[in-house]
Amino acid sequence: MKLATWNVNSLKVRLPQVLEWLGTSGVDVLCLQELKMPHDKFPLAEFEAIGYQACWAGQKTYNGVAVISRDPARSVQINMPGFPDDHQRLIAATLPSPQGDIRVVSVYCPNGQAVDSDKYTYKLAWFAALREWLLTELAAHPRMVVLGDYNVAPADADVHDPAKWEGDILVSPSEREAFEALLSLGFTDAFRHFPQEEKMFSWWDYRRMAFRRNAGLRIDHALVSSALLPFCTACEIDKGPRRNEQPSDHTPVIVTLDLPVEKEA
DNA sequence: ATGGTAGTGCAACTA
Repeated sequence: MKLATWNVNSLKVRLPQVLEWLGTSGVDVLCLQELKMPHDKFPLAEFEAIGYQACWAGQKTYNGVAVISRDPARSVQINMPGFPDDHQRLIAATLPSPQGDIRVVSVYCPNGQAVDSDKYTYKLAWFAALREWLLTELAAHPRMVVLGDYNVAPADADVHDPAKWEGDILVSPSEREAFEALLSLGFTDAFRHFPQEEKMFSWWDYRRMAFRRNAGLRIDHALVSSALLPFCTACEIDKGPRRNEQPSDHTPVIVTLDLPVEKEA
């Protein structure tokens, strides 16, 4: 079972790339962020035409998240109860697997803009709420994967030029602590669970030829709960879509769970 | 220190 996350930066613009990538990558579940479209403009028919279902939370211009899956999602929840938010940044869904249900969450964590801004305060509050919500969600659904754009590069190894970025938004100590606080619930950053090449990133600024220079950050992550970790066999970044014409500034991260069908006694 | 690009939606905001 392959699950992926991709901040598409407008699903309207990126839809052909997403449909093509679903066909070539063979992922079973795809979490999307930054749909940037009103809820009623979501292209459900296009996904259904290639054998996928979808649940989503859209809004005009900004944010927006979705879970695309071969199987229909159940118990869909949008945003976090107890944390009123104008932004559509989280959607959770229960999906079947050969070994029982899995709880999948697509998150678009706030960017924060700058460390001294109101948006930074909102970002840290959002992460604190996410931790509290995941604590209870994990108790109800131990088999959980939280995929998305966290807008945090967890360590200097996830930054192309750590000295230049030191203390900046996306790498500041408080943001990294907020990310680590999620891991402390029992999640593992799947990418770091396996040996990886150096300088592997998931986002490159559109400006200053950042992708050509590999001047990127790793801010898109798949967090796997301890109950599922034994079945996690791979996590990779697919740089292919970032090379497309008119690409998103993010590229997909794929996590593989090896869940063989349990034989009957 | 600033600006560089992309998307939405048509000015200015977000990233």
